Amino acid sequence: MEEKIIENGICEEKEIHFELLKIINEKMPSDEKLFDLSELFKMFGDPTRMKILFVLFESEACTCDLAEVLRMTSSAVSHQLKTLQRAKLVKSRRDGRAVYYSLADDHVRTIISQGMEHVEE
Amino acid sequence: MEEKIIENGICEEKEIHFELLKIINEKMPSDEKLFDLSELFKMFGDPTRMKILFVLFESEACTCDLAEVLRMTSSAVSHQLKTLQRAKLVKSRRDGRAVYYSLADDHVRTIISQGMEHVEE
DNA sequence: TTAACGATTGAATGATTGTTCAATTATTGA
DNA sequence: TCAATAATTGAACAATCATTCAATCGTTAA
Repeated sequence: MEEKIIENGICEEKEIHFELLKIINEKMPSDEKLFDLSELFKMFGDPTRMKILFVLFESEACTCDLAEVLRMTSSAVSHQLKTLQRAKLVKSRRDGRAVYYSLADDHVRTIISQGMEHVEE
Repeated sequence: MEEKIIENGICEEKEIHFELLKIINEKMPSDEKLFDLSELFKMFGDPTRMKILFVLFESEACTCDLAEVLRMTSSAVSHQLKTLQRAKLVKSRRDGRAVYYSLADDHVRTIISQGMEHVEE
C-alpha cells in the first residue's frame, strides 16, 4: 500500500505528501546555501565572465590585457571583474598603474571542466 | 627582452599582444562552445531550478509534486521544467494525467556537487 | 607639479528573465 | 459525453543584469 502511494506521487493520493517532504527536509540544503550555490553558478552563466576566467586559467592578466583580448572596453571588463571578485572567484594585486587579476582558487577550474565535458557531447 | 615583455603585460609594451593572443587562440574554446557552456551554467544559476534539480536527485516527480514541495504554482514550475528540458538537463514521461520528470544524465549531479564543495568552505 | 595612463565608479539604458494570470490542452473517471 | 484534474502556453509585469558613457581616482614618468 505504501509502495503504491510512492509510485503515484503527491497529486492523486495526498498521503505521500510527507514521503517526499521527508526526503526534501533531510537532503535539501538550506535556502541560504541553495542561494549561495546558484549565485556561484550565475558567475559562470555569462559568456564575458566565462572568457575572462578562461584567460585567467592560462595566466594572470590586467584589466587592460583582458579588454584587449576580449575586444571590450576596460570599463565593461572592470565591472565584470568586480562581480567575479565579490564572488571570490578572482583576486587582484596592483603593480604600478596596472591591476593584475588571477584565479582565487582551483575549484573554479574543476567546475568549468565538468561543464565542458557535459557540453562536449 | 621577450621575457620582460611578457612580464609587463599588453598595456605598456604593445608587443606582447601576440603572446597573450596566441594563448587565447590556442586554448580558448570557440565562441559557440563558450556560449553553450554559459547557457548550461545559467540553468544552475536560479534557486528555483536548483531546488527542482535537488528534488530530482532523490526521485522522479511530477509537476504537481514539485509545485507542492517548492510551494509554487504549477505554472511557474512548468515554465522552469521546460527551460531545464530545453537544456537537456531533465527528461519527462507521461503517466495518465501526470507528467513525471527526472534527471537526463549524471553530469548534472557531478557539476552541482563540485559547486557545493566550493560553497561549503 | 603636471600630463598621461590604467582602473574604477555610478547613473542610465536596453535586454533578459522569473513569476503571475488567464486561457487552453490532455487525460481520466463518472 | 461531461466534469474534474494535471499540465502547458503566451502575454504582461517587475526585477535583474550587462554594457555604455562620463567623471574620477591612483600611479608613474617627465
